[in-house]
Amino acid sequence: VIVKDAQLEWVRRPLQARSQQTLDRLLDAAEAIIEEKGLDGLTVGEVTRRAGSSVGAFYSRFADKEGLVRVVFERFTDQALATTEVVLDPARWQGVPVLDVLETMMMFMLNIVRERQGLVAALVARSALDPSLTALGERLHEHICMRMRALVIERGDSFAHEDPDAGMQIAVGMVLSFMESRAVYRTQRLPDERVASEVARLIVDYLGVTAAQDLPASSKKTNGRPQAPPSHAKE
Amino acid sequence: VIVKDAQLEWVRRPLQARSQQTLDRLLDAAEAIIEEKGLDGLTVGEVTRRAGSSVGAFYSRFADKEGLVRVVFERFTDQALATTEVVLDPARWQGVPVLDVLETMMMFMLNIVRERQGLVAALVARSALDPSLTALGERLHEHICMRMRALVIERGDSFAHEDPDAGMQIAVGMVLSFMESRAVYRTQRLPDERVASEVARLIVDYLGVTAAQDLPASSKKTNGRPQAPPSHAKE
DNA sequence: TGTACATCAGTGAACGCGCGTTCACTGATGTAC
DNA sequence: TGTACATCAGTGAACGCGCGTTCACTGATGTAC
Repeated sequence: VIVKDAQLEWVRRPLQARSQQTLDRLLDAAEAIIEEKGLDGLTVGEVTRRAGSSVGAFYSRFADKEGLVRVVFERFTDQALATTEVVLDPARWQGVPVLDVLETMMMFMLNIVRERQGLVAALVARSALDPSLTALGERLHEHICMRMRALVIERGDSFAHEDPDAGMQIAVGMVLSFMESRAVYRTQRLPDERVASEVARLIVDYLGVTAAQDLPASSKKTNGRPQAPPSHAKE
Repeated sequence: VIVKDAQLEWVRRPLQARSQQTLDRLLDAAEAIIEEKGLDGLTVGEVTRRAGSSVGAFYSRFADKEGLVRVVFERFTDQALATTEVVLDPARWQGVPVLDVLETMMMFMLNIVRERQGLVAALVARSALDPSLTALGERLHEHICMRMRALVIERGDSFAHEDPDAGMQIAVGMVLSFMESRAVYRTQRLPDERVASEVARLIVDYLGVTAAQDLPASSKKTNGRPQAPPSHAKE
């Protein structure tokens, strides 16, 4: 019997290579089904059928269906977090204007959200009713805030916003929720590239990020559009 | 038999006052249940029980359970749209700085979202799988864009953003999705008032809204914090 | 290296509960003459 | 004003399907000696 407790695991960890593979196949199958038909279309029967497994094997691994959903979501946010770690590494961005860094990051996020629309939408939907799931999103949120702050500071750039932490919370919160909404409402009136550059601009303007190394060469144009001076830049 | 067709109604409209009242009670009950337990907790049995009605009465009104959900959501967005109409009426805002108008509007939206967390979250969740529902959100989105543009123009203010329509689409999209996310993730690290003022500031900065009548009296302070000059304001 | 045993891993038929939907029926309201 | 009839509105027991979960069982892998 698998003990279900907030403190413990949602899945009994496999001990043999064989069962690890079975577990992976179950998770992949579940993710694919969620992507196609949403959480409502997810049945234990179809998961095991697609994974080439059986119901019994499923229940010797998971306490119940909820455990499966849980682990699928955890796996996804773990991946997202790890990738963020890499993308926002200051070492990658030596000498690149902040606006471009943000634009790249936006494109990156937009791609993830496009590839895994269904999963993101399902996670959002489930989070509304299951408060313990919101922790996953919050972890990502805080992580991005932290990384963004570190990135700007390590580059020697500065914020003009008088409360950068609060400002970043707002900005990151808006960006993340905007990404989620693009997963939910698939109609995309503006192309990803355009959205990425506009959102990057919006953040720079709002937080008033001033690039230290850009100050001398102020006539640099990054994307064919005159680069606006950051607001709040009074000093 | 109630014909289900995208072109036709989802509910057989009542002909007598008695059945209109029953219909209202059914919709109210359904909304309350969605608010409490989400769409998964919504059963025809409980709806009719709470409404003091019966299953048979329910099915003589709606083609099926989906029809009920549909009508509940339509009723909600209709209300939201009507209220937006009133709030964004330029006549209300003679001589008030744009920043304050936006801040008030944000507080207003935050209140709606707080009162009807469950319903908003359920609508978002369902929209992810049912494309025909996204039309409801889009209608609201476009309406707000239109009203905001009209508001700024009728007041004689101007945008510095070189493509105000696209900019407004982005800004309104971000604001709406941010509101939705506050409905979904109920943890609110920043108080509503703070969020409202920051978001208002973000929009003004990004779109570069310049208030015509504010130009002479530039030392005006609206909320105890020095009002930043709008970005992109080069002219 | 071989044998015995414990535990891990997997199988799929069967169970049973919940919930959407149907249906035969009763009562209320409107309308024609 | 009264009567007959059609339609609207409502009732709740019964049906049946889908799906989560259980369980008795077989096979695979590791370990002790």
